[in-house]
Amino acid sequence: MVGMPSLGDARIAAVEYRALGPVRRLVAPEFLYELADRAAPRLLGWHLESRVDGMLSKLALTEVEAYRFDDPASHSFGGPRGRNVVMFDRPGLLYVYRSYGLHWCANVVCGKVGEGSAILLRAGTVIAGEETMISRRGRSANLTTGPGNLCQALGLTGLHNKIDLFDPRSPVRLLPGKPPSSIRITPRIGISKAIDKPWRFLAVEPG
DNA sequence: TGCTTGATTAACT
DNA sequence: GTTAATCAAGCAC
Repeated sequence: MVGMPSLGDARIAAVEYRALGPVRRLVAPEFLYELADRAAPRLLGWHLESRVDGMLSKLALTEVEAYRFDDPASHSFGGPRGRNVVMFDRPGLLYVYRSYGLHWCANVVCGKVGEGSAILLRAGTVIAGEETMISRRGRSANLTTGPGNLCQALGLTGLHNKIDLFDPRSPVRLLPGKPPSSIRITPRIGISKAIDKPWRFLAVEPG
């Protein structure tokens, strides 16, 4: 336990508005308009729901990492180009990229438009669709721990890059959940630059 | 066009 | 602990 940021209340800040058409949609909660290191701990406990391939699978986020535009470890460092352009788009979009040529990794874009900030989703606890996840993973161990495993369990691939996680019509959505009792903060995993930044956040439950 | 690196994982010893 | 799997992005030439 390194520390525990003040999370404030658990108010769900999703703001509803009417689009020009008949479809009502949600925009990202207010905290996602902050830079990743501030927004990331607030994302713990939120539910990530996938209806990819018509099968429901859902988890509660328990581990995330923050990546910022001014952070040499971030894909957005150096400005928008190539695969990272979605990081500079509006908060609440999903950024999915291929890691090590093998795995898919999912991020939630945060910060203001053009800021290039995102939150890497590293782990969660299963809420629904465990059988679906086991089927996709081909095993029951480490179902949703590790960013690659998490994506595989939910069926997320590059096809889902730039999906709006707050559009009710999206196959992948973020839904409010229960904030953790406390949060453990550590340096990030698997990076070689800016390794001192304490931008990895883990949900800690008593017991 | 070709080489190097990498926000990883799992199966090894 | 060590290593293989495997490929897109980024960069040098």
